[in-house]
Formats: sequence, C-alpha cells, structure tokens
Amino acid sequence: MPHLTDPRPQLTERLREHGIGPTHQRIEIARALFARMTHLSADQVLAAVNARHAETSKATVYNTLKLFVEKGLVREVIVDPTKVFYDPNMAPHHHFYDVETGEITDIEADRIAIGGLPSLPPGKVAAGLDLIIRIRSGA
Amino acid sequence: MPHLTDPRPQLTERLREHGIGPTHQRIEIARALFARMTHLSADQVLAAVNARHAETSKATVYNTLKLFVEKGLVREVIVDPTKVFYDPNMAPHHHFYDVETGEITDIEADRIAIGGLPSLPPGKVAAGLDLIIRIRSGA
DNA sequence: CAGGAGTCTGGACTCTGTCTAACCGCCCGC
DNA sequence: GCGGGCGGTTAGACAGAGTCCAGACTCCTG
Repeated sequence: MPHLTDPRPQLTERLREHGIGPTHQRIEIARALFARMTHLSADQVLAAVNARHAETSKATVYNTLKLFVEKGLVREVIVDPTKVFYDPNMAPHHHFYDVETGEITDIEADRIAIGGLPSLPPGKVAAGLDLIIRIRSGA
Repeated sequence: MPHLTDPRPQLTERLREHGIGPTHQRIEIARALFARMTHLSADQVLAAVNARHAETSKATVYNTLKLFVEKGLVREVIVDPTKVFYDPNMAPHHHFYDVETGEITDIEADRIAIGGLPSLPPGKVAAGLDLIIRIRSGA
C-alpha cells in the first residue's frame, strides 16, 4: 500500500515554478505553510517544522520565508507590531484581524469594491494593496 | 512683544478635551507630534522630545503614546514590522507606504470608495479599517 | 576526486517595546 | 500652611523578534 498523498513532489514542483531551488529545509517550510493553509508567524513555522523530524535553524526559517516572499510564493501580512505573518493564499484578498485574539481571517477580494484609487506619487508603482479590518468583540 | 504662537495652551486644551491630565511630558510629546503633523515612531518621538530641553524617559514616551491612542488623540499605523508609527491626523484617511524609503503619506478618505464591506463575524464589531497601498520606485 | 557556489547552522547581537520598584510632585483635606 | 496619598515619571533590567556572521556542509561540475 503506497503512501497515497505524499505532498513532497507537488511542493518540489511548486518551488521550481517560482525559481526556488528545492532543498529539504525549504520543502519542509513550504509543507508547514501549505498543509495548513493558514497564516503562520515565523516562530510558528519554526515550531511546526521542528515538531517533525526535520531540525532546521531559526536563521534558515527567516531566510527562507523572506525568499518565498521575494519569489511570490507567499505573502507577508503585517497587522501585529510584534510579529509578521505569512499567508500561503496568493489569491487577491483582504483580512479581518481580531485585535483581542490575534486571529486573522481572509476576505475574498471580490466581496469588497475599492474604487477611485488615487494616482501614485511620480516615479512610483504599486507594490501591493492591503485592506485590514480590525475587529473586536462587543455590542 | 509677546510670544505670538506658543502652542502650549492649545495643547493643554486638547489634552483636556480627551480626558488626559496635562503634564509637562505629555505636552512635550503632543507638541512633537502636532508641531510636525507627520507620522513618527516611538523612538523618533523620544529623540524629538529630548532634542529640546525636556528630558523624558523611554517608558514615559511609550506609556504616553499608548494613552494617546486609547483616548483617541492619535492613531497607530502598522505598516513596518520593525516599528509602530503614530499619526496625529485623526481625520478618516488611508496611507501610501514606500517600502524602499519607509515614507508614509496620507490619502484623504473621500478619494477612495470602499464598497460592499462584508458582514463581520458574529459577536464582533469593527475597531478600525486600514487601507495601505505599498509603493516602490520603478517603471 | 577536487573545486566551488550556494545553503545551512548556532550563537551572538541589535532593537523595539515591556516591566518593576523606587521616586517625585501635585492636590486635597485638615 | 502641613502632611498624606496617589497618579505620573524614572532608570534600568528584561523579553522577544529578527539579523548577522563565520564556519561547516552539500551537491553539482569538470
């Protein structure tokens, strides 16, 4: 009975598509993000990777996450001043951020209409658009 | 010839309006923000205050900025994972963030139309809406 | 098998922000 | 005025995220 759903081949493929040489550590880090498909902070990724066999250093996790962002494999979500979250969902979308629990939830982009975007300062191009709706419990 | 534009009385007044007891340190911190009307990080505020006569400790600057945010005197802008910026402009508006220079620029709210905001998760209320457009130089 | 480029590692380090315990000063009741 | 209390301030130790560095490792190529 062969392993039915080993994700490593798909992950290797996906890394290659983005011009990232697949190494053991990079595959494990990609697995941590794409297996869960949730927003993880760098230290959550580190913990998830090391909870399995693969021992990986903090520096490698930080370097790799930065590389993934540069190569367009994941997206940075900056909502909490104390840590950065990494979002494996690259489809256009926005975020709810619960300021009490720290929970981040996706909002599909086509559920919000943003119109009349202003002209950019001269010589500048858009590098990203983040709409963050902060929420808390209450009446 | 009396001092024509000493801002301290206005600042004292403004602090009182927001239920903040005016102390020397708080007035100096408010002055640093409102004299410039730009986005400053906590350590920039600390440097600005201490560049004048007033010696003020790091803890007081952090405590005071947090107090100002609670009382609705200034607004936190979270765009850079390494530090929080404080924005004395409380009128509804959004932000450009230059990822290369770190510069933050205001966009008046009525220049952007955001429609069809999604329903919030049950039991939650909106606590703020931040639209950040990241820009960089380039073609 | 040797060389080299690229990758990984642990640990020291930096920096923003928090905490704590003592101190100060202002105001209020007497 | 005088004393006491309490909010505000302080310096410095501390915590946690992220960076840096020099050395070691891996894997590909010739």
